This record gives sequence, C-alpha cells and structure tokens, in this order.
Amino acid sequence: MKNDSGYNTKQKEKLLSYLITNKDEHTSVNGISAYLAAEGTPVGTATIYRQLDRLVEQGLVRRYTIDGKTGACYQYVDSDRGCHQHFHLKCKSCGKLIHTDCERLSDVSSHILEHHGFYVDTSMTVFYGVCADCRGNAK
Amino acid sequence: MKNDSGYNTKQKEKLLSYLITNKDEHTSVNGISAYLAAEGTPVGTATIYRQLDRLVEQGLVRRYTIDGKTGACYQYVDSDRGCHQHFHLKCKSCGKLIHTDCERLSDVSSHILEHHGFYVDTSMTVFYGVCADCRGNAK
DNA sequence: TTGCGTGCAAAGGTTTTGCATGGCA
DNA sequence: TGCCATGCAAAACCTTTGCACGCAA
Repeated sequence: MKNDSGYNTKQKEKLLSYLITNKDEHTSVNGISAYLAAEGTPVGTATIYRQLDRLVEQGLVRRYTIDGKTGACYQYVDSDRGCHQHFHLKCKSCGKLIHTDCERLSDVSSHILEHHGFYVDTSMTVFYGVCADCRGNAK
Repeated sequence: MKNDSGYNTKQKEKLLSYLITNKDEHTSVNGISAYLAAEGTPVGTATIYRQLDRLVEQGLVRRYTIDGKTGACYQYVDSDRGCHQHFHLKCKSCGKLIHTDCERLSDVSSHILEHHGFYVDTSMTVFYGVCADCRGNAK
C-alpha cells in the first residue's frame, strides 16, 4: 500500500513493535516513553509524538482520548483484519478495546448513511462504556 | 430535579446563555472566553472551566474532543428532550452535531448490552463522520 | 454575615517546535 | 553524500490550583 514511510530507524521499529504487542491496550505517550526507557532503548518524547502522528496519518494507529481530561491514547490497528470496517467498544473503566464482528452493528453505518445522509467514519468512532468484566466488579 | 447548583452569578448566566444559544455548535473554552470578552462581560478562564466542569457533572453539558488534538469542546444538551437516550453524529468537517431520534439506533445500545455484555454510555459516545452537506461540497 | 464564586497569577501536564547532530539510503 | 530522523531544550498550549476579594443568599 504505502511503504514509503520514510527511513527505518531503530526508534521507529521499537515503537511499532511496542504498539503491536499492546494492540489490545490503550497506551499513552508517557507509558510508551517509560517502557522504552526501561527497556534500555530510550526514545525522545518528540520523536514518539512525531512517529505517532505519522502512524495515525497512515492509518496504522488510532488516537483516542478517554474523556478529554488526561492526555491522548494511541493504539495499533491491524488494517489487514478489516478493523476499519467494524466498530470498537472501549471500556472507560479498564481501558480494554473490544472488537465487534457483529453484522448487526455493521449495518448501523449503512443505516445512518441511507436514512440520515451521514457517512460514518468507523475508524474514528468508538462506543464508550463499561465492559462485562468491569460491570461485574464495580457493580 | 437538581436546582441546587449553587449561587446564581452573572458569569454563570452568561455562560449558560451562550451555551444554549450555540447548542448546535462545538464550543471551545477559548471561543467562549473570547466571545464573552467581546460582549463586554469578560469571564476568567478559571471560572469558565469550573462552571463547565459543574455543568458536565450535572449532565447539562457534554464534553467532546474533536480528534484529540486541540482542546476540549463543550456543548449544551437539553436534558428534557432525552438527549441522553440517543446517539449523536458529529461532522468532523463542519463540526455540526446532529441529534438522531431514530429508534433503530436506540436499539443499538440494548443490542450491544445483550449480545456483547457491554454497557454503552450514550452520553459519551459520538459517531464521527461527514454530514450530507459536507459530503456534497467536498466530494 | 457566611461562605461560595470569581479573578489573577502561578503551577502542572501535554504536545509542539527550532536547531544541531547522527544515521539511513 | 544528501536528507531525513532524532534529541535536547525551550516554547506553546490547555487546564488546574492557591489565595484574597467580592457578591449572593
């Protein structure tokens, strides 16, 4: 698709590797920075931001904000698995991201397009709420 | 319901009035501040934040982030109209917020709860995309 | 009068930017 | 070798907090 993503540097590899490993968690720039530093391969904050921006632009990573308060969160998305086709549920309690492969939900975007004239960007839209586990615990 | 929202100050009135007037737009703290100042009734930034926090807590106002980049956006919601029950569509091009009163969409949250065990917080969830108008123009 | 709300200014945290250096191609 | 990417530090932002004063009840 677009492998013209610039040079291949160690920092970039490390960052991507970390993001892929934690593709089910919400990672903050702070966390990434701390982890990479602890691993013995510290990466400058500015570089992390710059690389993340690029990755977001390329569609490989998504940017979230839990509730607008704390900083942004980033998350790798496997574009080959069609994650851009369905919706995601994000637990605001534990931060887990749940992928839905439910056709009922896939219909939602077509419904909105047809009946409301609104094109939904599923790669940007996230359902916020509380997952089953957290409901069990907190409740 | 809860009219125990503290004192009635001029600042508070001005702020609420502005939010209600612009209930269809996404307003930033900066914009609010600038507008009130231009109107001749400047309100301190800290006060705006404090009042907004309170309003959000009361459910009268919602807090958004366009894409995690710029600061937060706030928007008045008419709690009497049941806006907490249905979803909203947010055009990332013009910023317009569209209220949906579609039962099909209202079913979505119950579906997710039943079939995915996930409780959706509709007051926090927004569909991002492009509205009919902007699709016509930009396309 | 009492105490909450406001303003100002300073602090805190996150993200961006400028510039010199280092590394990929 | 030519550029792009990195790092550092400073700057730019956004948001919160402390404290004294003013105003609503």
